[in-house]
Amino acid sequence: MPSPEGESDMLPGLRATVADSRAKAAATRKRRAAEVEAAERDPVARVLVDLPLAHLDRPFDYLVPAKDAESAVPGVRVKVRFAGQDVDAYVVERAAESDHPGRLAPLRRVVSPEPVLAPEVVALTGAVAERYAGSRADVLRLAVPPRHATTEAKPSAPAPETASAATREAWTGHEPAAAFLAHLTDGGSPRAVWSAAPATDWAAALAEAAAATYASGRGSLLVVPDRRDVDRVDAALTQVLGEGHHVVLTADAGPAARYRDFLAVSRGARRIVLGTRAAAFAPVRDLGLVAIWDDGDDLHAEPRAPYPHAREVLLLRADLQGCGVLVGGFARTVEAQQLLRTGWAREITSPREVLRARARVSVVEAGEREHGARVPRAAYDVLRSATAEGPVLVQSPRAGYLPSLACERCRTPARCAACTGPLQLSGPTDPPRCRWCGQQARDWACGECGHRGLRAPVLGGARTAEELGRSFPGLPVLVSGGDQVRATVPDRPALVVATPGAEPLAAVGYAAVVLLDCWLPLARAELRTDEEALRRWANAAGLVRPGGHVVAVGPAEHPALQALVRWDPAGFAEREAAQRSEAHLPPASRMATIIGTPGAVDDMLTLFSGPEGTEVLGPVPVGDDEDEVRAVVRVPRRLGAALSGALGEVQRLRSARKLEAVRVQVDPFSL
DNA sequence: GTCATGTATCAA
DNA sequence: TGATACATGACC
Repeated sequence: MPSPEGESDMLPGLRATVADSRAKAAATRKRRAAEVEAAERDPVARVLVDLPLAHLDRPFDYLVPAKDAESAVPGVRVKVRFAGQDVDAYVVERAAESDHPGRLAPLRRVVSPEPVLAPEVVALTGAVAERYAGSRADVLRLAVPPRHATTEAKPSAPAPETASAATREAWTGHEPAAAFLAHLTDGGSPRAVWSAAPATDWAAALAEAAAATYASGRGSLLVVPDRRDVDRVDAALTQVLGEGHHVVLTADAGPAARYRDFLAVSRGARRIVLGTRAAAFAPVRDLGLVAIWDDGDDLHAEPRAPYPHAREVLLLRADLQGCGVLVGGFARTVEAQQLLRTGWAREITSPREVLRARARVSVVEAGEREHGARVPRAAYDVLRSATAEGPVLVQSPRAGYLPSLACERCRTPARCAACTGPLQLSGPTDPPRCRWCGQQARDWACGECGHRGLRAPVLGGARTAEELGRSFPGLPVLVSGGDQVRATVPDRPALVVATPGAEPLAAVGYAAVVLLDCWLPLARAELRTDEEALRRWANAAGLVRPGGHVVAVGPAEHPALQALVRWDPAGFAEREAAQRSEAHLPPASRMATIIGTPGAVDDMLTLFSGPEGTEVLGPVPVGDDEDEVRAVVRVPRRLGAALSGALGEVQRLRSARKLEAVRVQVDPFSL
């Protein structure tokens, strides 16, 4: 029991030792501080340290040495001594005084005078970290590319003085697109959710929106799912504005090129940025518009902690910076629909007559086929007549996309008699088993037609191409998918067989688009199954030329196919939104998953106190791994920020106590 | 993460 | 009692 007098009951020798070491430490600090002459003006630098610890996720104050007075400006990289080690940090602010009661350590070194962390990006990364219950250091690593010294030494070439006049041809048929663009040109910040009509050159439309914003003297940020889309919009921007006004930011560029292009943006030499998800953090000067294309594509979800989604990053940014917003796609996500439901954004869409003129969409039941062929009669007829006019796109779901079985005759997915789970083959000789309950299905009979034969339903693109090639002798068959993705196909009669997402672009659009095996993507038992299926079909159908045919082969009465036939992504999203709302699923609710060892997750849940009304589901084991469990926490949407806050709080607490880490994922893309 | 400090535990 | 392990909290 320590006495109230503190050290008084220590041995005299020990007391001396303690006093001695304290004096020494103080002397060392004094000597260090004395060595450094502080900057005269604003001698305090507020810095963010690059440490992975959640509880250190706040600014720390350091003394600016006089020699760094001019270079240690907000945004520059510095080295600081932190708890005995040299760590990387960013200066975020200079100040005259510090709130820190102790003595300030000096900055060790200004790594470079280049300010790479703009104030608005400081704010954005903070908001993203908060929203995703992650650490700002993690977000900063996504936002600022690694330094490349040689590149930094070179100046960024300025953009040409003048740009070509903005056009708005690609927006024809969309309402109220003209008003939206005019508003951007006038310096306004309109927010829109845009459903593109089939045969729309969406890449050109994005470029025109950027050009309209540019005309007001402001910059734009365009985020697309992948490299192919980047190339498309890249070409469109050059077409609309000419060379040298925009820059492309993608992860696949090398370190030097990536840093060079980043600097061109951060220095203000380029104010139009196009890129994939990480570009959402780009420090565009005078940001007037953020745009995202096909926000339902899972490539927009960052796979690294804290797993931010590009759409959410852009929306947070729009809130912080008050810029315009464009969320576009052929399909529409429930999240985008939510922006309309709440009145936050306006809708841009096409009148019925435009849609009718753009594409004739029909659906054919898979049963209406001949000789067990994969393509029913009606679809063949469309193929035959369209191939006389130009290329025809055939979308064929990827082999291995779903390892489940279907009825050999009518192709209804085979379901377990006990629990209605999907049946799958586990080995070449074993009887099929249920994927959910594991029960063997020896005497299976189709619930629809009574047939007893089963088949592995998926033909790869290659098999489809082979089958179709035989039916259309003499016609070139081009295949795109897997690691052989074609960007474009020439405007000549041909069959173009592609897996979803790998559809090439045809110069003037496809004469027809045929979607095979549409029941297949609908047979998955996941959160966004229908939405994802419709998105993939719509993206293929969108490639049709004006007036072309779209034929889907599948269950005609299914709501997703109905939405395709009526080209009604809005109605579909609205219906999905209502269903999700009923089932308390996002975006009606804010959800988060907590994954880790059973002990760590239990512990996390004990420490966690969410807002009033928080539901905790699980934890349940994840996959086959017995060492990992997952818990789901859920609150009504309006409490989303509180949930994120509470999760972040526990993460900080656990990090400070050095407890075993758990993975927290807010709004996970899939469950 | 490192470092310093405080508290618990145990053999001698 | 002293040596040691372990927990806790600060870190500018």
